[in-house]
Amino acid sequence: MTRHFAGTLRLEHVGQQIILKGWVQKNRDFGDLIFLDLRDRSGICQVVIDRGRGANDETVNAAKEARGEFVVQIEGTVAARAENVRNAKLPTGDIEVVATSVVILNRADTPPFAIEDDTDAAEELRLQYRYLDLRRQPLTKNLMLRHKITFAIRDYMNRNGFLEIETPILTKSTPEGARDYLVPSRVHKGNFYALPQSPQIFKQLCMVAGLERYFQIARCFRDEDLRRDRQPEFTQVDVEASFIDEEFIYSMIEGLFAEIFPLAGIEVKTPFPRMKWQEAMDRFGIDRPDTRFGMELVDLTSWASDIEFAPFKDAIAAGGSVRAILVSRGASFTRKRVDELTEYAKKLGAGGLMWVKFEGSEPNASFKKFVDAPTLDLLREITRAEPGSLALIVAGKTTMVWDVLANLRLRVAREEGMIPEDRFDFVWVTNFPLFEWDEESQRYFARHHPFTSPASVEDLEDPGKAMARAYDVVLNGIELGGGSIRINRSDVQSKMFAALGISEEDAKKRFGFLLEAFRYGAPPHGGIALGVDRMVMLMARAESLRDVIAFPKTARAQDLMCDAPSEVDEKQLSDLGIAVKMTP
RNA sequence: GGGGUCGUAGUUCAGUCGGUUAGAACGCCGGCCUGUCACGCCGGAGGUCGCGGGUUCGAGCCCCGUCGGCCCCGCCA
Repeated sequence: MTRHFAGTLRLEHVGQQIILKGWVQKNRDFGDLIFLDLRDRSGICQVVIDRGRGANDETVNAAKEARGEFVVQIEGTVAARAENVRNAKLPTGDIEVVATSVVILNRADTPPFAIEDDTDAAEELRLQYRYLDLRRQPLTKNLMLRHKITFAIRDYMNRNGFLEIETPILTKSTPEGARDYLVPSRVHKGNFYALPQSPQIFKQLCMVAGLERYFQIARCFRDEDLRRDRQPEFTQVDVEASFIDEEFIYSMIEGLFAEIFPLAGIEVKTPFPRMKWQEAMDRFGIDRPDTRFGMELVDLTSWASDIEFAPFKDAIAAGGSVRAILVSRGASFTRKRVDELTEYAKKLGAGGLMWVKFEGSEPNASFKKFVDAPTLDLLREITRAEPGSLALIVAGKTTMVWDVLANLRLRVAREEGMIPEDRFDFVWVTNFPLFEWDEESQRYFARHHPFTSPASVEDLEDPGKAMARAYDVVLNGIELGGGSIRINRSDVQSKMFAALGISEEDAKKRFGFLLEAFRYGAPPHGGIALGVDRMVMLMARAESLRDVIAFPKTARAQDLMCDAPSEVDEKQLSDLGIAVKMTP
């Protein structure tokens, strides 16, 4: 007799003598006839314990005693169920196991919440008893899918000549970017390691080392506040290759996605469409466009330039723009609805939200006192507005206008049910600006990271116009990953640091070893990093990253199960030369 | 750091205008039951109303504070 998995039994197994091991999902006791639903990670199967069919006293008594979550071993024969007692709701519903023996391997307390597919237990409780939550099929399935994906990634990368190389977890703090998690050094008191935000520098050094093609399914750490799609530790497929260009990365990643998405029943069409950053911003107002639906942005700046209306005039005079989205059937939005959208726009930084309703013979506008009928007609032509549609217009600094309209577009589309849920639209976003101006600190930041190659070295002379050899892969408006062709010359890298306002001395202190490495024959190279958690979340159609991570953290970065972080012994602190200063 | 929301049996929730002994369903415990799969029937146990303080003759309910879950903003290349 061999052990089978409960959820895999089908009519083809009928007649086989088998062993099942697992947990009792449910006990339905009719006295001398007992049904046990037995669950293991594969699913559920009904077991019948019947005195008339070979169950002795011992077996019946064990079956009676076996309550929810008891661990049991069943021996029996797979039998077809009679037509009238088949259960169409279960994959195993055509058969059942007629038990000859039931042995209780371990007893269980009543769990704090029912182990059911559709649980309504509070997430706090589920996180505290995560090992019970993971017994639920939806979570088990997500983890199984995650395994299949990472397994397929390794297989694919291997077949394409990539070496999986581990890089340090205890590494060096790099002040750019996110807040680091720090680990105190006992040997060097007062000094700290940092957990990697990504293995960026190490993978580049692997290229200098001549390893040619590197990948790693790498854990990354960022000490920033959490969101539904952000955990403090997360996993990336980190990739780097030498003597390659953008096209190599595009086809590599397209090939990878074409293998892994079908694991979740999602077909992938390659090659992916490509969109320059400028086009993405102009059409969608965002560098990770959701291309599953229309309602694209329209530039109304030249139309608005003739209108004597302060919000438009001021925006244009200040070098900003006037842009809009056109909501079909939006003319019927109530006053309240438009007010809500206006409130939302203001919260995102807009001065206000102007609107034009195209209905009846004459369009109606929130600013109609400042505009005549022919001008509104012209707007109708420019936007190609159908009767019944609504233009939502934002004026001001262009970056704000993009941001507000991009968010409005998503919100309205979601509320109006315009987003086809079964579509998976991939797009490469390319030709990013190299730098981003930061108002607060009045300096340029590297948009991607400071190792990204400029489109040309001359670009560095004018940081405001410099373009990057960077690319993002976007799925349904979610950034799955991004990367770039890197700088491989120490002189260019030094110029890059200079453009970022990082002094030579500072650069040497932080990245001196990288600059030095580049002097010893660094090959041209580039790579990409993909967010594994987000990818699995999308493929599993899960709501939260927590649903695809075995032991996730709460919104306040705690592990409720093991109660981390926690205080440590005074001895541990003194070994590290650390005193904790509590702020009152 | 800020905003919103939730917190009452093991679980999910109800709880009126501040008023007697805080209820229901599921689960749990005991009993009966040979075709159930949300089994059914009979009986039973089970409460620090998140925590602390205040107002009041009286607080699950009102006020202040605090802790925790979730969502959002800031933050996160």
